[in-house]
Amino acid sequence: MNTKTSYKTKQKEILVNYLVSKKGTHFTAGEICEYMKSQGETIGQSTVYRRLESLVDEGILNKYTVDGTSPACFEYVGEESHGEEVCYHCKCEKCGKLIHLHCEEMKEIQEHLLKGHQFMMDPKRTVFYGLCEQCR
Amino acid sequence: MNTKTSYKTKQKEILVNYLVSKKGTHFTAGEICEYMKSQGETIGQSTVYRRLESLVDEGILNKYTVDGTSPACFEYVGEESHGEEVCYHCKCEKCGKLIHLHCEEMKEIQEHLLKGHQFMMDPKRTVFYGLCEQCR
DNA sequence: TTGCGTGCAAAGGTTTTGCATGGCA
DNA sequence: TGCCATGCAAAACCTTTGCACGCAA
Repeated sequence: MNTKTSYKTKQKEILVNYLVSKKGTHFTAGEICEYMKSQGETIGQSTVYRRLESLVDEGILNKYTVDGTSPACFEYVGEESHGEEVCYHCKCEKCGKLIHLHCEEMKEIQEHLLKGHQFMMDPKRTVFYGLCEQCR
Repeated sequence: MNTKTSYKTKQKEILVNYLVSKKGTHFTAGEICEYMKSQGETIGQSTVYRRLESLVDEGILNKYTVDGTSPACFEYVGEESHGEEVCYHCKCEKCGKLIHLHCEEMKEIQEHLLKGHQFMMDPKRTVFYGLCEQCR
């Protein structure tokens, strides 16, 4: 639906390479900027934000609003994870740990929200807040 | 556990009165400040934030991080609502609407998270992101 | 009188934006 | 050459903080 013309630039490449290397973990925009600077890479802050945003739109990246005041959290998921391998996130409010969940049962809640409340929940965007095992 | 000595002030009264009048809906700190100003009430911005924070701590108010960039959302629940009357929230990513949900079935997901994943989800803090009926 | 509460203004931190320049196709 | 992408700096925004004064108990 969106036949965007886009150029291949050095900055995009650098960024995506980094993101891929961090697959399975999460990171903030600030961390990326810091890392880039430490590596002597030339990629400006606004470019990082702009690229991140479009990658989120493309579904290659997930963005989590972990907290109102702290920076947004991103996670590389790649293009292949379409539909299958849904991933949920739980954030411990005490220790700050972000837990990844791969769970079939969670899909039920999605269905219930859809059928019972006409709301299509997006697991990529939703974070469950609460307390982890250690912090309870 | 916290025998705080606290004074009763005019500002607290004004604020709580307003919050009570908004019971059942949600509001941001900014909206409160704006309303107060329009009413000619004397209550400073920092006071609003500070009172809001302590009310959240007391459990009288719920705070939702609806989005990373937009302001935090508050909801008056009062002291009596302990345990019963759990309330869930869905945020439409397209139109921005925040939907309140009072649903028993949603508790199941909480139980599953607790028993299956040792994670105690807090519905007061969790917001489900997705698309509402109109925006789908 | 004691010390919590308040207000103002400034700082803090993240994210967005305007505008001129750079570089892909 | 046309147009998207980038960088810099500044702006925008929400929220927090420092400090002196006010006011409840």
